[in-house]
Amino acid sequence: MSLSHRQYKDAIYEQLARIGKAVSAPKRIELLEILSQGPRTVEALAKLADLSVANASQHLKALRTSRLVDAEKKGLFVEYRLADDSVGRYLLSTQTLADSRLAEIRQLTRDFLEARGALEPVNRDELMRRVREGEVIVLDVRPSEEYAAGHIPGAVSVPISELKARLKELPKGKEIVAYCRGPYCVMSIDAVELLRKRGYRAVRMEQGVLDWRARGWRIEAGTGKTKR
Amino acid sequence: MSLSHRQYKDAIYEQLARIGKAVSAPKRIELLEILSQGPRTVEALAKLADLSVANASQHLKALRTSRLVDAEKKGLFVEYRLADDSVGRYLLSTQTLADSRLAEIRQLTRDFLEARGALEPVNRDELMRRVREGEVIVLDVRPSEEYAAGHIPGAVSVPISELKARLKELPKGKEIVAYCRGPYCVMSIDAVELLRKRGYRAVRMEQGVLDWRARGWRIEAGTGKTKR
DNA sequence: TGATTACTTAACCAACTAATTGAATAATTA
DNA sequence: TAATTATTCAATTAGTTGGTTAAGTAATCA
Repeated sequence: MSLSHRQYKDAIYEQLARIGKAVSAPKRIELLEILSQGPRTVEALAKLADLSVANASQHLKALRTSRLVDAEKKGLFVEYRLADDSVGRYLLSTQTLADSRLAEIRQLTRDFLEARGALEPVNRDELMRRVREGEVIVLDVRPSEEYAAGHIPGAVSVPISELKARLKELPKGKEIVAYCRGPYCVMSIDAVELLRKRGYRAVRMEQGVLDWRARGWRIEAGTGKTKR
Repeated sequence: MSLSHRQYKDAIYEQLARIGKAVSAPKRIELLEILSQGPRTVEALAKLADLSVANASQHLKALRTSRLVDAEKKGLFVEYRLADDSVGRYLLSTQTLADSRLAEIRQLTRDFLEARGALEPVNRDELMRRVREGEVIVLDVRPSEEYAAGHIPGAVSVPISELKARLKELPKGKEIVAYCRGPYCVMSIDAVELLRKRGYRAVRMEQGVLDWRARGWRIEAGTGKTKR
């Protein structure tokens, strides 16, 4: 039995819509973005995305059936991860489209940044160049698991929750560039706010490892400390 | 009143999900793909996507509120078009992701091509290079409106519906490369089938203008015939 | 002016979805 | 072996969606 043109088209578009359905729920996008920073267990994901465990599990199941994530049982835990790099690139292209088409998203970001006096024009490419050239101290303020799963080469890991206590580790003279998960992640905003209050010269880089990797630049993994 | 972190995140992801919701219905993806070939009226879209006019209008309204398409009243007609190039690039990235993650979509295509004996390994990049260099006759078999809205430079427009009657316009010696809307479009498959049966050397190029433009290559517009 | 054409809207229904609650399963530890 | 922990599953509920039919609007034409 061979398919008619219409049946073939319908079948193709139904498959394409599986991707759309997967990213049609806000919480599923949030889960994907967290996973784009590295693998996580269900419990961790539920906590980070502010979901009940059962609910998170169901969303993850949906993401699994649309093949955007993989799950691997590790003892008592189940570790979820993005299925492959193409998923990260897709997330990035969704963000790009949303940024270019939805005035609301730009407005939200502007309002949020303004409310904490963090609005400043930064030349993204120039900032990224300086980060690549090692001209600044690069501060990764994400949770340490995410740092370990992959970070910008040369970056120092100081999770936002520990920043206050570990301030003295940072030299005061040099400029500090803080980054976290990406443009909509607020940890680096908080970090820069704190650093400036304490007299440091600090700016935020809104790109994260997802963007870094998409540009084909090298990502470093591991804690830096020798393991085992 | 300033937003809490959680409220800000929820608001951001809700906005991102608007894009996902827009492309979570197969018919809306089909409409977007048709529009990626050029502007169309509601009636034309309904017909091409096999929808009732009322239903098409409702899907288009959804696409309008998620800002992926624009509508412009032209006398008695309403002309819809993709809001901007970023929408086309997003469609392409969805296809790429679906192709890489969903075995079903690859299987569907393989089955469909196999059923009409059209399976053949073609080196895409090499084929595109030959098309760019003008080493082959390039045949655009889409409806003439789509050709006029934008086509591969040097391509000849012979809509699939007219191909049989206009075969004699094509020289028999040279190799013919037929293309249409993109990888899931079947018009070029039919064209190649017909051409071969009549003794032409013909192959299909699965990329369309969307892909061409995304690579930064030039697109030509107009009918070629002098208007007015 | 009234008819025609192209499109939108309203009302409706069946099907589906997200989130909650509580029970079930499966691996590990005591 | 029993208890604990991490996750999944099943059942329920409120809310949403896609599609149909029929009525409404707006521009054009006779």
